[in-house]
Amino acid sequence: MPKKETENLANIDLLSELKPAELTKIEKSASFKRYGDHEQIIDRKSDSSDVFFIVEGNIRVINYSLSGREITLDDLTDGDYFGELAAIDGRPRSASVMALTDSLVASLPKDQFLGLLETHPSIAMKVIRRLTEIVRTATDRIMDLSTLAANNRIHADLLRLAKDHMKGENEAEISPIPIHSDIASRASTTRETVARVLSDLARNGIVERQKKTLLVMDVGQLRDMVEEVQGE
Amino acid sequence: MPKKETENLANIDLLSELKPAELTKIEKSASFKRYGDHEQIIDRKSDSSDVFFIVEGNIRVINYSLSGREITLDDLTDGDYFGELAAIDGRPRSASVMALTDSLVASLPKDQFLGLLETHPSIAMKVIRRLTEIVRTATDRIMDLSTLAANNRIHADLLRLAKDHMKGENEAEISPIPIHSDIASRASTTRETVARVLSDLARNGIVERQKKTLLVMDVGQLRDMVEEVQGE
DNA sequence: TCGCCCGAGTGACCCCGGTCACATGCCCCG
DNA sequence: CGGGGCATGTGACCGGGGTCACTCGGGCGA
Repeated sequence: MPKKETENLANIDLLSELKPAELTKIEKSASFKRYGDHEQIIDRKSDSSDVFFIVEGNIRVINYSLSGREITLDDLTDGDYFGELAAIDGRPRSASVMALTDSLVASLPKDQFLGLLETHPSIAMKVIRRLTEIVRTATDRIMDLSTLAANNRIHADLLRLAKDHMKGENEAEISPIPIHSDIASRASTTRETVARVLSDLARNGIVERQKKTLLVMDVGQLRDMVEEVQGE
Repeated sequence: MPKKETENLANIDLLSELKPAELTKIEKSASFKRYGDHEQIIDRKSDSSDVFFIVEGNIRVINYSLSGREITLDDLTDGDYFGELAAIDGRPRSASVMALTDSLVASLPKDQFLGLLETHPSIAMKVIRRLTEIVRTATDRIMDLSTLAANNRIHADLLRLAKDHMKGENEAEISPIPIHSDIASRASTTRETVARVLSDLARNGIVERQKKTLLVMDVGQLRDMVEEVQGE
């Protein structure tokens, strides 16, 4: 079976309502490329301006401080796209992007992308909604960073994870356990602090560490902890 | 001269390319309202969904932590608009908005706004560009909050102010001096810390306090201070 | 004009959490 | 099966900056 088989954009949400003929045209002007584990796809400040579609794989949007601290901005998967910002405003890349797993990614030149926006109002509207969502999560994050202490940010992050893995009324089963430095990178704190907070939570019976999964025994109390300390 | 005189949307950037007839139609479905000093225009979490156009005045987008801490997200003036997020995705308001000065504001019902986006691709494109800009400043802010210490965030904020008020190669004249608590609210720190940082800068001859203006004597060094401590 | 109140400046205190430094555990690969 | 390397757990240290508590100064309203 030729590799070509997978090189199509049928599963990209943004493009889902294109007619088959239009889609093939886009596929022809896109270039498909595989990226390996932790391979860089976009370098911040570079002046490329293509838009990327994730055909397959997991991708992370990150930024580094000068000190090397790594800040995770977003995680994306199959069907998502990224790189719109530079394509839209022509400025340098706002963040770096790297593959988390082996990934197949298609890049579309800026002009093709802008053309799509012009000719297909529904696509433009989808982009608007996507940007809106990004703005909302970004301002939430700004609020968290401005008003929550480091350990509460970890609580908040765990709470978010728990909500995506609910199991019953008040329990969640997070699996696989994300590695501490990943949590730290999302919550803008350190690996050590994450470990300490998790130990604390375990001591208080709020979470339970298992081999491969993290059991959250009392999601409600976790929620309380986030709001409580935010309040004082 | 009837008050009506000022009640038009001719100076709103977003609507600038509407034909006169279209514009009047929009004006008819909009409701104009004056807001006084510090009066609230949008309440966070409320479920209104109108879009607002600033005909005249200055507006601030803020959020409060439970503890009452005030976080400034953005400042807007004549010709700008706000409130798109809720109109676009139908979710509750993401932030509060208040008038900074006496302001005249027009509100347009969500459906009218969405209609404009559908029928006028160029307006949709403007919204896309505006959202893109918001995303960029938001991620910058996230980076600042994640990687800079409080006093460096103040340096960064001053630097931004200075850049808007350059006077010669390496000097800036910021006038009027913003009140300390405003700077604090933008940099997510406290009034006291702002005062201390300014005293420090004055002591080192980098800024000079005058009656109504703040002289930045050495913009270059200010820039260095932002990057330097970020690096270690 | 006088007083009041808001903004500014500063000292003292002290706690959170970043940093450094290890120890332990685990898995995979040679 | 043994060793290297990554992930984790935790103690000790200490410095930045938030908080509290004042004082001072200047502009505005009665």
